[in-house]
Amino acid sequence: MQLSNSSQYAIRILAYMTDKKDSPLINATELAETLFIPYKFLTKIMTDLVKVDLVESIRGREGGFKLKKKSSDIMVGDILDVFNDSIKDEQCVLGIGFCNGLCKCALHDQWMEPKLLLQKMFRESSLEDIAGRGCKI
Amino acid sequence: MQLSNSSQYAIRILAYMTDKKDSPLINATELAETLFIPYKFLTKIMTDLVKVDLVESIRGREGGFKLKKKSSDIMVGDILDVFNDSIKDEQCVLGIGFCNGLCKCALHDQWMEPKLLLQKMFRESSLEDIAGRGCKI
DNA sequence: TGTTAATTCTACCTTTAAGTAGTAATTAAA
DNA sequence: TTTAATTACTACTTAAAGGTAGAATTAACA
Ligand code: SF4
Ligand code: SF4
Repeated sequence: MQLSNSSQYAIRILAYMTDKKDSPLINATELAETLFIPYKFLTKIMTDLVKVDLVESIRGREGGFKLKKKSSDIMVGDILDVFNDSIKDEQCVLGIGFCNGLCKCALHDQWMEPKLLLQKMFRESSLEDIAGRGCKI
Repeated sequence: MQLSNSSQYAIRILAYMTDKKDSPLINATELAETLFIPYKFLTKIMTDLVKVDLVESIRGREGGFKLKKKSSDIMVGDILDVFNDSIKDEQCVLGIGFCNGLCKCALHDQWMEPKLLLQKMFRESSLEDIAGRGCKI
């Protein structure tokens, strides 16, 4: 019951980039060192984020990364989608699948409530919302 | 954001055993075949459940398994604990850990709500509650 | 135009979860 | 007392996540 490392890293990376959106470009070394993420793993994640157009990359000397959209337009859910970590409507806590609308266990309705809250939280929280505030996340 | 296979299997196994609590003993072959769980993996899980005293095992010919407590006294949370799959109080969705009570991100308060609901659901739902009802889970 | 600092690509290594195989131990029935 | 049916144990294999290494590519700048 937790997000994957990749998702967690990606959220922290993008939140950090939101904080520093004044600086035109941020490079991988800075991100890795500041956020304590293994450099090589970080670059892999960055490449993923570039591919889905959340981040823009400038290669070569003086290159680096920057957000491709306004931070208020990037939702946490968008990030989770990249790493297949978001909560699907049909997804069950118990992960079973032998059941349907007519035939459901007693946890079904109880699960709906936290599930909807989580989906809403991921869908409606933007980077702008979670970034900065003087705290290092 | 999902329970491990072991937890999911264990829940289904114990729910099935609750349904059949009239029959004195249920053996591994029946469980594996009925619930479509790989036999060898199932026996490993059963051994875990026996070790934590949720299930009692009778070895030898005509042996099998039975619940060691009343099904209304076995909570889903007890099962998740066995496989380290329950939600700790301090556990964060983002899994970060650079933050504390004074310094928290905007998701923090939103996460509290579904977290408490999930914890409550796992803590207060017994096998009795989720089992049977004519459905095969 | 060559050097250098940066991202990107390809391939590999490590760790953990998931699943399998074979055998020993146990016990009731034949 | 043998045999068959059962769980328990030890060790291995496979698949997926997490992480690493090194070379290729790109572009500023001297
Ligand atoms: S009925 Fe129960 S097992 Fe089925 S999807 Fe709903 S919560 Fe999951
Ligand atoms: S402040 Fe944010 S990152 Fe920290 S524990 Fe709370 S939800 Fe997680």
